[in-house]
Amino acid sequence: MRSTIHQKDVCDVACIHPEAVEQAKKRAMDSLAATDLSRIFQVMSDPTRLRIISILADGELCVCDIASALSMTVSAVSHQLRTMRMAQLVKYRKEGRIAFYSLDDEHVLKLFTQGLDHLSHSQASHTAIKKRNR
Amino acid sequence: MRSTIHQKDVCDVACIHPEAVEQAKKRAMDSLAATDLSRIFQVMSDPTRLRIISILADGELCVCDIASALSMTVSAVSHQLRTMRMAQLVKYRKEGRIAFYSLDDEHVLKLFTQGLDHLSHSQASHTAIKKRNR
DNA sequence: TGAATAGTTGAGCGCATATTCAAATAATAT
DNA sequence: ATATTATTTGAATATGCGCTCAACTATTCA
Repeated sequence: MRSTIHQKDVCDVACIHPEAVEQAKKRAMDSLAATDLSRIFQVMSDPTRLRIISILADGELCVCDIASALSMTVSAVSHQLRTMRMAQLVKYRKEGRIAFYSLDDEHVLKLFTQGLDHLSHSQASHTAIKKRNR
Repeated sequence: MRSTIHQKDVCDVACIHPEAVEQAKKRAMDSLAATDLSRIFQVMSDPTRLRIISILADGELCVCDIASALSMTVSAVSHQLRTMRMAQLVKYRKEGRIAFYSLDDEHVLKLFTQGLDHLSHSQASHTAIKKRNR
């Protein structure tokens, strides 16, 4: 069969290059794994959470100090910290009624740094001529 | 002044440790930079886009082959590719009416891999006892 | 005990966004 | 020219989510 002849797969989706599709299917992440992975990036995809990471990089802080440093509501910060806690991005210890939050592991900072790397790269190539496909 | 005395900053947010807050403010990302960085993670935070990255890792594919491999609508895939194109995650070349998409640079794959690393780590520590702060 | 303080939590609002559907564009084939 | 094919695009719908507000818990202080 020629590769330009159209094929329908079980889910009724036409394709042009059946062999390429077959191989692509093999190496494709399954939806479950992709969803798991997406959650990690999802937690990192909020400006507030990134700013929290940036100020926790050097050590622990209590909730209202974080709120104060970011000029945000304690409630808003607490909601974010809960999200970050569940994603194991931060941990906390309690001292009386004060909760001191800190980063959970260095993996977080690695991702953070790698993200910044990508940022400087894409900005550099963006400020260059590279207008490309709009 | 004692550090347990509450202070209000310009934006009227109480804090407990004024010096810590002062330092935190200095090293905090500004909202603009945080938003820029968040966009990078944001693009990586969708299962469909991650699956597209996973099948483009080995080479280019046309739109309907991608759709076929993922059992998705061509339209849905095209929308995602547009998003990825604007974020400079993918590029494409046209051959007649067929558009072949490929990853734009290795930074994307680096982030992708780092994400997977983080995933295996946090899953490992999750399947361990580490129930921790819920 | 009662008041103040640090933090959490749930409901609700507004906004962003992934997918679907239908229509449009552009290239090829008849 | 007309039809078919590959892809794009805009509108509409549905879902998810960040922040606010108010209420609540827990700890400290008087």
